[in-house]
Amino acid sequence: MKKEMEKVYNPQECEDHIYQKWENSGYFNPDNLALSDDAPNYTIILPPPNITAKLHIGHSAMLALEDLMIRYHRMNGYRTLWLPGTDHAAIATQNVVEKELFKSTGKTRHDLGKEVFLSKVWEFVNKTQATILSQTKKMGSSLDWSRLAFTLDEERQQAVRKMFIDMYQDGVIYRGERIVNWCPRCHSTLSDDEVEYHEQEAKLYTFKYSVDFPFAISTTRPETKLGDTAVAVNPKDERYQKYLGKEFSVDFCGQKLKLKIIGDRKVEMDFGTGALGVTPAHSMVDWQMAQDQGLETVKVIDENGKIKENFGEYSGLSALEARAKIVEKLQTSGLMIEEKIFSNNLSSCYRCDSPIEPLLSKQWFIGVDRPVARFDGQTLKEKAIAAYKGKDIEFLPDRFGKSFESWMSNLRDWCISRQIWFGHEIPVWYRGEEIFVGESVPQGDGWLQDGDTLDTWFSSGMWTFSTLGWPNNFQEGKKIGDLKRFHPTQVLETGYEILTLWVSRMVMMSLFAINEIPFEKVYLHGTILDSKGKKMSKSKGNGVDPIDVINIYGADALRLSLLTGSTPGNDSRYSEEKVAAKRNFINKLWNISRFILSDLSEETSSCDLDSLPEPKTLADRWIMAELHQTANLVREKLDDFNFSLAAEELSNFTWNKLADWYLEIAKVEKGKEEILAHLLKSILVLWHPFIPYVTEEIWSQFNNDLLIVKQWPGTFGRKDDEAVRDYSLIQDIIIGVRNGRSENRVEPARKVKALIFNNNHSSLINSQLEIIKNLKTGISEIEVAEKTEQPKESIAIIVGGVEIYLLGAVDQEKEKMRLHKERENLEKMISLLSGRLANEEFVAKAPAALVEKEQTRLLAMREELKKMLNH
RNA sequence: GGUCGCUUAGCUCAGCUGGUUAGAGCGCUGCGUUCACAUCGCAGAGGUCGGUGGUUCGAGUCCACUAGCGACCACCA
Repeated sequence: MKKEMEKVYNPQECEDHIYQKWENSGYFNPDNLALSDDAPNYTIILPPPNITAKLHIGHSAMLALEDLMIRYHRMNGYRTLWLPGTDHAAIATQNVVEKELFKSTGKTRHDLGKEVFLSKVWEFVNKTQATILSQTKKMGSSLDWSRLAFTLDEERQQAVRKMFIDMYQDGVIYRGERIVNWCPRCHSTLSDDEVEYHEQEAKLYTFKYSVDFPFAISTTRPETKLGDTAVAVNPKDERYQKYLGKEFSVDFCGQKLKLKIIGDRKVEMDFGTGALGVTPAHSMVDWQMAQDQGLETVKVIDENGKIKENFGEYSGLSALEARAKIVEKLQTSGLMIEEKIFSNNLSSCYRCDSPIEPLLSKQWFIGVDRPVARFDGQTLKEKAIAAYKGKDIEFLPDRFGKSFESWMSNLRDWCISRQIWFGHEIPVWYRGEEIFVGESVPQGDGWLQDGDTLDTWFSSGMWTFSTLGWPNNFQEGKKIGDLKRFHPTQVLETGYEILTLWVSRMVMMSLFAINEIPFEKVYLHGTILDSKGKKMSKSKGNGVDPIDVINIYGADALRLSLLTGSTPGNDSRYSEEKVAAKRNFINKLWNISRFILSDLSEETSSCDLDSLPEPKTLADRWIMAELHQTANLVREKLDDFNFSLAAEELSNFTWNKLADWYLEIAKVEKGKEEILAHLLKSILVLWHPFIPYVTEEIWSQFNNDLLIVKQWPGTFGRKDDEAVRDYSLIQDIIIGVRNGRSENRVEPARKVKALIFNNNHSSLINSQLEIIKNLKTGISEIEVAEKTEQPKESIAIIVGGVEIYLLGAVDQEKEKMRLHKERENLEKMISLLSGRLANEEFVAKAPAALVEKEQTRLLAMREELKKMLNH
């Protein structure tokens, strides 16, 4: 059948309808795969993108990687599930909507009220979610859309409530007054890792509290000194040892303070005066000291960043105003000793960049150091660390295991309540002093639900099992349904920057909920940087929209460019040139197929991949051996998560061996239809996980079934070491033939000699000789021989019904040059090898196999050199 | 301050547990190409693997020190 294919592959025309075809087939859903019950599972849960913005090129890399793993396993008989979803990203989303609202109407969320504001947020969520899903599909992602989840949908809300209640009942979740990171702008607490630090200039004030206080202290925030209850010095500091344990009552700018002198090793002697005022309510470190020493805590600043009641003239002022006033007083009363500028790390909100106010506040916490009954008294922290140490989680690259462990062991109690509107409601109700924790509002009047929401990571931490039907699929301590079939998942693939933020939390949450580590392997990809090696960001404007790239080069080209040249855990640069290069490759693959399909018969094209065609000539044996070798390498590399190398091997075969040599041979040597069909099918199957669209499109040219579920055969090609070694001979002949078609400008090492068998067709032979001459085939010598076997080192072409065998023939000049160069190389190697083998220590200590190998190599080289010299 | 990573061809990067003559893509140079593909082909130039020292029969690979760049975590009042 003659196939009509376009000269150039056009992804824009194919991709959407192919995706449709896949979706309609139902094969994204593992329930629709034809599998026996004992088929192994392969599950990846997609890290849910934030619905705050559309996808960027980093997401594309993630999708390409995961789809590669998923498709590879689906084509290898696994019950393969890739489950999609999006993340509500509580604070981030609320902020985006707030900003937009303010920009367009000048209103704040408080102007609208909770209900109206939340409806605006949901409007936004629905819009961006649609964008994200369509972008995800554009990448060719074979996600099971029937299981689509959202971290804040009804099912996930149910799961979150259940989790909260369980953890509360087990004493893991508690409510407590602790110092928290407070953003006065967002009006919310932030977890430790939502705080960012920016270096900036700050003023360090050195002063005495009062005239009768014996020494000076230093601070950048004089206004918080209103809440000081102690002064800390290093216990080793001789200057202050005599004061340790003493108490002073001072009048600090009009406020009475009681100060105890305490010793703490964290105080650095050479910073400032070596003494610091302890403000337990407004500094993390100070709070810790106060806990250790049993100090009183005095709150100075409120949730709006203003000075609280009972601070006289300061009350009601903002922190900055109060600071100015205190500084002025210190100056005029002569207590100020020094004001100097120094560089300081200011903590700020990662969303709105406002300075963080550490505050004492009543919040909900997950106690990571509390003994958990269901863990036989182990704490969450200990349990998670034990899982890592017991090698139940493997990290790739493994160095990230160390980060995980050290982060885990330094983890402090996790504050999970947030004072924002958009997010999971806390399933707690209050009535006066009464507290009720449960699924829904309790009986009776006057109950008020906690107005806070949960940290977004609380629900993302549950992602692997909440998406698989927990808690409904967890009955009496046993998994059922999807949870049983697909949990734990095989791979978690995500960026390393999110390792602590997300991965560690998933481990803790999953251990608590179902006593299972949520994934066997954590594959961490690097960050995609711009072409100059800088992080892509909205503010820098150096981001790349994957859709723009896809529209020009196609999704396959983008995928392949992201999959190659990158290694796990390492950042890589994005460049359009690379995508273009991959587009060229895809077009090459298209044209390889076009060439092969152009004269393939119906029955040949339908032959089965499992039955290998019989090679007839040298070239056939060679290409089948190369295919065998390549396919094995590809499998090995893919199983090893070595995706880039797998693609490299495969393109080397496809382009440099199949296209450049074997297809050239096929132009002159006929009768290769069966092998060509087999080769084409093989590379389509092998390439499919990398570049699904183009392979599926080509496949559809000669098959009715879908490539997406085509099972990989046990073996591709056939093993034949001899044939692989004869590669250079084929090259020589082909260069000769190919150049013969032009004015012969690139010369092969050998010229080509034609051999015609005199098989009682002498009349034909004469015309045949004419034809060859007219063809200008670069054939330098023609010989007519009696009929015998086809020479082993030949390629057969058929002209005018008579077979002509092409052999490499020697061109004196060229051959001399080549031999000379080759001899030099050989001599160099021989001297190197014999030197090495003469070394007794090498022979004694190197592995025997290596020594033997080198010896045989040396012998072979000497033999070759001898032959060469004889000529 | 702590932890970790990177430094290999003009550019972007591979190089697995130390073992043939260190690789690829792009770029560059020369030659070629109506007959699958100019989104093409062939050939070639180009590297003392950041530096110093060590371990070893053998080091791009392991160790120590050192220089430059980068990331993450913590954080000083």
